[in-house]
Amino acid sequence: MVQRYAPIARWNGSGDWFVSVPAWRLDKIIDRQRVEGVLSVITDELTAIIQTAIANACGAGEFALNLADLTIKLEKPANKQHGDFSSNIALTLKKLTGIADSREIAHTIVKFLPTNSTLLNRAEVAGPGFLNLYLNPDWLHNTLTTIQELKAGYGTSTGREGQNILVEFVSANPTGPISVVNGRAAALGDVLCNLFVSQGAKVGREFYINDALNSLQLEKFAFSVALRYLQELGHSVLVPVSGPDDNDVTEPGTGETSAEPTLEFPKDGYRGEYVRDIARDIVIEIGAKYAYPLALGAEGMAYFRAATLEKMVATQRRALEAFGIKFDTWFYESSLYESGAVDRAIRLLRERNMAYEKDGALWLRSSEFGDEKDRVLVRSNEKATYVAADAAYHDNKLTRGYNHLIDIWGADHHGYVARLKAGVAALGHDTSHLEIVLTQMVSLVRDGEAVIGGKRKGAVIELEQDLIDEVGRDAARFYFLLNSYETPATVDVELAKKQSMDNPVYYVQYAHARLCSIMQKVADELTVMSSEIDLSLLTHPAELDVMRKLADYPAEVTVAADLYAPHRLTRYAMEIAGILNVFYENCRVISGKDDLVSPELSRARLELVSSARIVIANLLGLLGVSAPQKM
RNA sequence: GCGUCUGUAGCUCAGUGGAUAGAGCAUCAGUCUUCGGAACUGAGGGCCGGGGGUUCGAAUCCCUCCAGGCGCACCA
Repeated sequence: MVQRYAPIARWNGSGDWFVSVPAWRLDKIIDRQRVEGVLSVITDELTAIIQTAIANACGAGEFALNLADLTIKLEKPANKQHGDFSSNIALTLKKLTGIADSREIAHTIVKFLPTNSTLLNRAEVAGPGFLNLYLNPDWLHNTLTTIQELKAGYGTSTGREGQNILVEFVSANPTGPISVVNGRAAALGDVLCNLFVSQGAKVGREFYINDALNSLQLEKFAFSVALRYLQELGHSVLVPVSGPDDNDVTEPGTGETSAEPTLEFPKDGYRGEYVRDIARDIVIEIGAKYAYPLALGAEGMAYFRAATLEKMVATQRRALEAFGIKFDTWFYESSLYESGAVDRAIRLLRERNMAYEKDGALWLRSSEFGDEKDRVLVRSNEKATYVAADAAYHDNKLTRGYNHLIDIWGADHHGYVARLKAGVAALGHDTSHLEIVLTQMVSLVRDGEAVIGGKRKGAVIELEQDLIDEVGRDAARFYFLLNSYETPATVDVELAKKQSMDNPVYYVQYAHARLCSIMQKVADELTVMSSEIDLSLLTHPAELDVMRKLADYPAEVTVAADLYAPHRLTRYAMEIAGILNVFYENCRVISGKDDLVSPELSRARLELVSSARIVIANLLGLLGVSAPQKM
């Protein structure tokens, strides 16, 4: 069985449920015509024109083929000298018609193309038999009219109406702050949600908090905080130091009293500076209420456990909000235990004969659902594993009315995909609407050296403090959205800070601000400008380039949503900004004292400026990046 | 070892089987400044990791090898 979690482009066509591309998404890919905006109308019409020409050629006896087999694909040539659109239809007809020379086929099709089309200006045969189609330029002018009509709606679609998607992302353990490493999934998840909404879907953003009582990590974390708390109260702490000699170091207490005895910090304790911050917070709140040894007793630990969790989650939430992300739900794993959902799921799995006892544990028959082997649901110490909790969790998601679930995980969780799906399937759910998106790893580098260790050793590079506070939200988001999530990334925060002014986000924002500036000037000053708009005056190559790019926008958004590829939008953003700068250099909008521009042309260009501004604003909106009027 | 992802310009990376493989940064050379110079123009730089195969056509699909990341628990 082939297991693939790669995106749509890699779909292998086998149709089994390990393929992470559900059927409805595939439909979207094939059915590009549903993209709203001018472009879809154009491609529909061009396709029809070619289809008719081929049908007529058949009627005239030129070709003998079954028209039902015909699929006409249009593409936008990379080189604009190859026309506004091109088709490879003649090349694909080689076999079907039995005609060896595809140029000959292409010429025949051209012969049967209508000569009276208001859309199609001319067609040429090029290369090995490409059909290059050149359109009358007014289709581009219609693009501006459409943008002015739709405004913020330009680039939206109804293609995903009826979909109710839950996207769970980041879900960092509550034992540390949101790290720069989480930034990629955070930006990806947030923008994907924006994209789905733009396509008509309903979307929920969810953060899952791993706070289960039977997990040891929270105990250790709370214990670490308790020790730091006692240190604040005056106790010395013996802290392990990883180094060549591996000696422990005694850190003196920081409080007024120098109390005994010296406390021992566990080797696998959490040593980050943020742990002290939490401890100091707690000292401020409760003072010495849990002085030694109360802090380490049952009641004290229960307090520290709850207080640390609350503070850590609040810190995470604040960091994500600083990044521009607001989650609809913060889902506590513990709630699944409290509500009995985990027990219920385990009982159900037993009843359905999806689980069996062995070696004192309860096992899930996950191998029957494509997993490599069976997995433990309930350990021999009677505690449930996360497999049980996750199955119950995803069952819960489905009961909340979502018809599509997306989990964004790091690639290091790759091995868990099969067992989660097995768990959900064993509960009787159709897993074709459960999709796991795996982002490739983000590794951290500081001044060229790899940062290793992570939370336990305290080497966390924080998303908020170390990146957002330094370079700003816009640059930070754009940075993470520049590349595909499938590419492993290296983040050097020091380098990112040094180069922050080179961030392409400023290039895009600058283009937007410039357009605003022109519009503002027109509004402020008495400029000579026609009241009538004649868009056909826009014929300069730079103007045509801008309009072509604007026409692409709705399809670009849909593709970005379908392929889960926000980086297409950042790339598009840089391209449109570049094209606009060329326009700006070459085409003066406001007529100056020298009368370089006629009032009519001036008015038409203003329409172009206004439309481009709308598209950039819509685009930056999807990316969660601000579109400033001034910089 | 098994699984999976990645390998494209000096660096970071785009590239939905199509035409001469692109962008940003960096480097070098220009523009000279009437609507915002955070700009524009140009140049250099590539056996698309190697080798087979499928196809009219392959960076893209298949096989294989090489290199790197990640995973392979009664941890989450």
